[in-house]
Amino acid sequence: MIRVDESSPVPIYQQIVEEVKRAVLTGVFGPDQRLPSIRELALELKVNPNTVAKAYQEMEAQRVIYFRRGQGAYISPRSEEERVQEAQREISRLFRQVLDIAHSLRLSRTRLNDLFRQAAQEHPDMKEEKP
Amino acid sequence: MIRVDESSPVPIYQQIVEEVKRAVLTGVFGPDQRLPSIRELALELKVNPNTVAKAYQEMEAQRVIYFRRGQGAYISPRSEEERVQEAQREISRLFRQVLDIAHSLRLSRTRLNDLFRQAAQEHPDMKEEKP
DNA sequence: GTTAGTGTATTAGTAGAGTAATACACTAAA
DNA sequence: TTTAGTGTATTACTCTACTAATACACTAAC
Repeated sequence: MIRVDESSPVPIYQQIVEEVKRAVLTGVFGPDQRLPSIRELALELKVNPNTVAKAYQEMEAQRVIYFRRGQGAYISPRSEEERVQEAQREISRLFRQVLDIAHSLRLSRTRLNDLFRQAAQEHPDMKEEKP
Repeated sequence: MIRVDESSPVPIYQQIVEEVKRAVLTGVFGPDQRLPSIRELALELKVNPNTVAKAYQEMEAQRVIYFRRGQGAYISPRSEEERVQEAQREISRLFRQVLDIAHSLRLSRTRLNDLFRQAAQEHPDMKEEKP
């Protein structure tokens, strides 16, 4: 079930992309599972088919889904390894941002480690901390 | 000296804001130092005064600069403490993003620490690492 | 008070992103 | 071959962000 907030400033097609990707991450959509067709989803969301098509094309470009000609769109069976590698690239990118900021203000590496520990402590799903 | 890339997709007024903030961080602009007036900078950049005004208003809102009526714009003498606190808030935000991703893929805290260490090793200005 | 410098308000033009209306082209299955 | 389902191309409308042209209002210094 894909939902969309019409009043949000976030474009509809992007909302669709995010919803599907989240569903894949959380396991709601499994590998090779069929998605609603462009027309079906457009009807359901009361939106133009081209808007859904744009979302699907975006996801195909990101290899989140693939098309079978004449049939529909399906969840890409990406390996766990691929997903983990991508996540690690994103995480490294965020860490680099952190290090840039830290450097410009001359924060110590120790202080950074403290901040990271604290964020992990406060994170709802990462409370487990080795003593 | 403030520069702007006319051909960039990044709005001119944002480029100005970023340039000034960077100059403040790196110490090129010191506390209570006078900035070029809106008109001066507009002439220099060959841009409309309103564009520069928008950048200056943005920076005033962020308390990066302040105005003296009839005189011009000046760098806010923010305390080192304020700047550090802001940076730490930003860093915490980035860390939370990291933790969200890590959680969705069930990456271990240990793996995260490794990635952080690695990013720090590869960072041009953060090579110092305690053994 | 005049002047030369500040920032600001009003209005308009431009470009791009997003969405829709509509018609088209292809495929699978009967 | 027909049919009912796929995705796609074309075109146009709307909305917003950005920038500019121009005129205004205020302040400091003389």
